[in-house]
Amino acid sequence: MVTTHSSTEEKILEAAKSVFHRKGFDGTRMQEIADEAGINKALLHYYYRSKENLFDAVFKDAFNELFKKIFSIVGSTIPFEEKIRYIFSDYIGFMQKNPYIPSFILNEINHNPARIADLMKNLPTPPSEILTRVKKSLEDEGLKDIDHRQFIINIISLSIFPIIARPLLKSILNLTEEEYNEFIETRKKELPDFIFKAIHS
Amino acid sequence: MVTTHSSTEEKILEAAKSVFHRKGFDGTRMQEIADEAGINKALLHYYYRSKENLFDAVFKDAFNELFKKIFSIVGSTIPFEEKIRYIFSDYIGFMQKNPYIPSFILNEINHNPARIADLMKNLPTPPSEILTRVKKSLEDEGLKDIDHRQFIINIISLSIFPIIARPLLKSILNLTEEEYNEFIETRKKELPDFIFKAIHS
DNA sequence: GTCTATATGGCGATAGAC
DNA sequence: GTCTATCGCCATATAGAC
Repeated sequence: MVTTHSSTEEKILEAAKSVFHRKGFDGTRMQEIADEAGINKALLHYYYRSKENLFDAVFKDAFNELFKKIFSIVGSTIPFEEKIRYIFSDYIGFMQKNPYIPSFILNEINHNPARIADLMKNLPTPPSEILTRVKKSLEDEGLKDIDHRQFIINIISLSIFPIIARPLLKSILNLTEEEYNEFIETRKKELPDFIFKAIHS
Repeated sequence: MVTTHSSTEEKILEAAKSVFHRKGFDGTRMQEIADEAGINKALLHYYYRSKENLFDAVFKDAFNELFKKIFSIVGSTIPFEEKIRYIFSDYIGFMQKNPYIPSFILNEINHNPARIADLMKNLPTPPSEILTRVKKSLEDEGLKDIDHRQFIINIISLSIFPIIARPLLKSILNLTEEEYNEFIETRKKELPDFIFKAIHS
């Protein structure tokens, strides 16, 4: 599936990801993508008809990546507590490797909310199924009084926010780049226990 | 302090806030600001020399608003538990009234992290003082093993994320506008207890 | 497929009348 | 202070040679 020889089309898509993720649709220049791909601006339009087309490819890819990850974890059959630990370590780990994707997605959706409907259709697992699965997990754990929706949003909030607010939080907490990385590593380990204590009466 | 007769300059600033908050620097057109202010494009340049100048005024104002709020709560002398409850209800309440500000701030900082240093200088209370104050509060509560930085980030994450990810979460949870508002109201009430249970062993 | 050159439109900014 | 008209630039997109 993975080819080392990257065709021109692949080079363009990789360059487009790099620039769009960091600068968003409005902040991106086709020239910058061409430069990063090491090709000419006109070639972008040869492979992808327009900037919007190229952006759509990048956006859908990022959205699917972000959700494939969380869906595959939630959908697995490992025990509840283990699953929670796995979500934090694995999901935060993914975002550490792709730090621009979360804010890129949120931003572009906020700038154009109508886009969501289309994205939701192409997901491998519909969100509604994830929701009912989490609801059932909580019930099986004897946590019937926990609202599964609030529970999910709490986990996602605690995971994503420190990634998307990194520069601001780094400055507020007065941490270096390495110290902030360590701060995130600590979260991965401690957040599961934080959650368990919060939901077990 | 508040004048009902709004001068042209005030009208421009209000219009600029409205557009910049929603569309960010790159997505904003001076023409749109002029239209929303009900004046001519040339007048924008008469009062504010450039788009960057106008943006700076809007950005600094939003940043200060967002932090004035949280600092005034943390700095008050009310009891610990009450303070936590107050933060969630008041801070989330502020963001409900100004839903675009959080993502606007985060976004623009991510697009230009160098901007932070300048902003930090003009804050009424330096973040370091807030940090030590929270640290002391936790110690006074007999919660010495809680890292005050993780504690703060948890509270901020749980508050802000559902605001900035509103359109996405609304879609995932399959909620109407009103239902999502109710969802946020529920958070305001339940998050304090969630936190208390999590930190009290 | 890949390039250079150019068309086309839009945007920030200014000039100058009133 | 406020307007109309316009300049100058830059970005997307296309034409056309190789």
